[in-house]
Amino acid sequence: MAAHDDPKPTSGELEILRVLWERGPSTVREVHDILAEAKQMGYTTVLKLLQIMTTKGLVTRNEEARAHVYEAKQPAEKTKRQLAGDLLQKVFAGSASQLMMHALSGKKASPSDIEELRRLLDEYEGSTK
Amino acid sequence: MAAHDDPKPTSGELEILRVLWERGPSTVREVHDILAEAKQMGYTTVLKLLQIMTTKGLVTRNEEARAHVYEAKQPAEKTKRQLAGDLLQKVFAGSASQLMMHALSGKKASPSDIEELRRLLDEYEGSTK
DNA sequence: GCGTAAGTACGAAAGTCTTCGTTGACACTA
DNA sequence: TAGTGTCAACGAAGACTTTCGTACTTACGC
Repeated sequence: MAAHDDPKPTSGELEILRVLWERGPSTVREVHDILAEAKQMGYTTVLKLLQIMTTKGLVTRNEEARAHVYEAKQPAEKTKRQLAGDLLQKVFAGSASQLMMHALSGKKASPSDIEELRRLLDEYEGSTK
Repeated sequence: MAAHDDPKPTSGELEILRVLWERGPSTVREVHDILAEAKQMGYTTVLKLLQIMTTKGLVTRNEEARAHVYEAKQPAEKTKRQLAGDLLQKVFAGSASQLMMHALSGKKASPSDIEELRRLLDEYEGSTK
């Protein structure tokens, strides 16, 4: 069995991953500049987090340039799937309809979102038929 | 300003909440017996967790009997909505269709689940029209 | 060459989470 | 009443998370 467990990112790590997903490979400064807009967060805090994430295998680091360039190791899709699946199991006992019901009740879904959901269901059903 | 924030349960706390949701008000021993089936977990660990959850306001405690009876303070629906909404915002930028897409791709949904999802969409759309 | 700016590395501190050992109270029973 | 079992309370240990100060290194401009 593989010993690499795709560790679940912590809350702080997730914030950084979101930036990396959006921007692609980035330096500490670039990530920090984005994060500091919304939140007070020191430069070395971001650096330390990225270093820890490197040892955990959440990101990879290119050290060629003086300012190292970090990149999310797993594609955003995979991590998102992992997080959604985790919640699905832990809280909703695997019931996707339960999950959706609660997600929708918490926040208005736009009509286009509803449309998209219908399309997803058709597609999903088609793929398993 | 209200100081009561509906604190987000931690992973261990969530396991206990799930038992309380299912069984209703329970003693430490009852919760422990359920949890110990699947997981090694000492009695005093469950007790301590429940005590902490009491101070956090996640559960309430009835001390009338010698064995105190604990009960989830918030209805399951509310906490589940909170957790689903949290993930929705933090990872999927509020897009319910994104959340569902990732949840479904991680695990097979049963045909009845799909059916239920369709029904929910109709209902939801009807309620906001 | 020197000073300054931008970088990484390191470690410590504070907070949180989880676990469990120990203690003391209480009740039941032989 | 002595012994046994059940319970709550407490504290401490260990792991993890987050934050930041400090030190060391490297590049650049004057």
